[in-house]
Amino acid sequence: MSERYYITTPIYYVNDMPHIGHIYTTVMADIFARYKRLAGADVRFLTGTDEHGQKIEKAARGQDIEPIQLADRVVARYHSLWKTLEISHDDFIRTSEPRHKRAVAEIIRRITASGDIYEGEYEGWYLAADEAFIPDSQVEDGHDIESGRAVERLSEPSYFFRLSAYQEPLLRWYRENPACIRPRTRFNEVVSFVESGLRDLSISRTSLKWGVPYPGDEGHVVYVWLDALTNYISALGFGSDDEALYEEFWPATMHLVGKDILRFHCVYWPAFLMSAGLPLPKQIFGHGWWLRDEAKMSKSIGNVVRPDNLIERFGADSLRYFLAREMTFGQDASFSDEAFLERFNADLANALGNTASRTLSMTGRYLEGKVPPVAKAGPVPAAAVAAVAGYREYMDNAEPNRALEAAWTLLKAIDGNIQEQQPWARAKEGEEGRGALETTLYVSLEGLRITALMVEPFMPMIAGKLRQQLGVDDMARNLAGAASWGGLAEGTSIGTTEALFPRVDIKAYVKELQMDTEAKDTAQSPEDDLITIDDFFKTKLVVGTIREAEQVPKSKKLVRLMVDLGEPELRQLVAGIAERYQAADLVGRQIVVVANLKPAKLMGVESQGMLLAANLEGAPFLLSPDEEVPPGTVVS
RNA sequence: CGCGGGGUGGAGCAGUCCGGUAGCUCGUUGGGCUCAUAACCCAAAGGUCGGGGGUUCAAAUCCCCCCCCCGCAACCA
Repeated sequence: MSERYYITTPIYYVNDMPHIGHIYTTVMADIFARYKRLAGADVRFLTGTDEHGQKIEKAARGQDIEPIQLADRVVARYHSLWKTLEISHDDFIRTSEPRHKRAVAEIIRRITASGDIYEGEYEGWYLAADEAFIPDSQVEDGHDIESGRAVERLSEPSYFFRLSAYQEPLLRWYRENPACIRPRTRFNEVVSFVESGLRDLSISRTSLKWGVPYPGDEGHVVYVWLDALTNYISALGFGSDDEALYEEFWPATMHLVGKDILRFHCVYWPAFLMSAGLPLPKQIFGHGWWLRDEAKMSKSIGNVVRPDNLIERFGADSLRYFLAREMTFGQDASFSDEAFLERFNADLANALGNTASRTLSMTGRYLEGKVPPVAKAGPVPAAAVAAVAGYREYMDNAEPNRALEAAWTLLKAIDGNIQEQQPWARAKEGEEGRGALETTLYVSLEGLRITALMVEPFMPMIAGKLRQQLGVDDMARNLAGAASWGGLAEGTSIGTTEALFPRVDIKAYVKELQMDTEAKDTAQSPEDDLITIDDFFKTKLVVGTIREAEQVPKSKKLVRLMVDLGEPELRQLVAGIAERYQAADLVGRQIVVVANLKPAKLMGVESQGMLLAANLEGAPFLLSPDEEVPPGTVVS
């Protein structure tokens, strides 16, 4: 019986349009799914959307539509994006579907039966934006310290899950299954979190309507995490009349998640499952994040390139390759266009594309486009065996970047062997060089066939093109059989040759981007951008003299200023200029102030206006009259 | 002590969990080749592995202390 492999992505919240983070998780899951299929496993790959909660309810109300309509809209975006990115999911679960609600009801029934649910009253600081109650220590002045957003004091009847009872069982599970959370650092994080103690978890809300009705108490709606996490089994038909898929695929082989939601998957989810008497997932993998280096991007290339541009210009496969190759799986990496273009040229155009191109072109020129007799000489066959072995080992161990490295060693071997054997010189020797010529080209072609197989999970479209060029389009694809040497049969006609990845002239490309940007800029500033003088006078500008200045405690660039605007009272301003100005040097200076600006709080300090400064790449240069004038003098 | 990531040849990174000749890509220099997408092959230069202390026969890797950088958030009013 073949190996069962069930891989999932998180379900994505429909409040958000898809971004690089969603793309990354889903592409990586797809790569593993495709790999496992190629390796002969019985694979199921699930992704989907999380559609409930207060945020959605609010957003929908704001747009004057039903929550489900909002969800439908975003779901459509996901479907088209996944199609573009060649995502091969077997199912797409939406938490608004009846099959999901049924499963949630069933898991709650089981958890209730095991005595882990009790009624209580929940009171706490609730952050609507995150749909979460946050600890008191996180709240200051009615705001969430971390995000600065307002929290509300909520108290409502709620059902509670006895999470505290699962501290020991969870710790035992971690101990006995050290591979259940990866990478290792994340495992340690989770363990120490659980060791520090677990509190019972509120799993229902009465304060919102858009959710799964709580079974047996329609006034409640199931709280987000119990609802969302259950998707992994509801998509398998858990709780329905037909649990065949559930029986076959649960427990999941791998939940792939971003490190930000690791805790929910490693603590809540296993605890829910334990309580419900269901098997636990085999592995939860918390991958890293893509960071963006804006400053760097804009310097050399201009920050116009986005994933969609890259897909449009270079194809989804190139992006998939980049995502898998550039990031050490599990760690963070930065996403930059330079890195993308470099990989595109070096790995794809030069290594993969050019090796295919030279091999196929010689086969066409010297051998009339026919595959020569099977040969197994020189370093290439051994390199292929080693590459495939390394590739499989790394893929099985969730190290896709290394798997690609391993695959690329085969290309290197093919190139080196061609250089060594000089088939073009053999061709000139006529019959005498024929044997060596054929051998070299055979091992190169066969090496490419094997490469195409390894590349397949990462770049399905390109792998298909390469197979077609090699004339093996119809050959069955599986790693075990097809990767063995000699699969490419003598006499096979190679297909049409065409560059797989046309090399990019980076300099020309940069120039093109800059022209695009300029074109956009000029197109955007016709007369309708002009304002009238009345518009201008809405802003009341006056000269002020700084009387006091001090750095706002704990802040990096904020200075608190007391400014004389010729009014009875001094005005308190907060300005982000501390990186260039010492507070003490500011006293006595004259500045230009926007006097009629709505006050705002910055790090808890009220600012009753705004000072003007020239902004040179973020560095402020204060504006002053060139001779002293009385405070309050109008600027016009 | 806000959360998180990091400091390894010119650039970007791997290696750190499980100590043992420091590896990859790009770039640079010299040479080679001409089938191929200015590609490919060979060779070379270039590293006190942020600093200090400790453990050890042996530390980039383990322990302690310190310094610095970046992302998010806070603070662009």
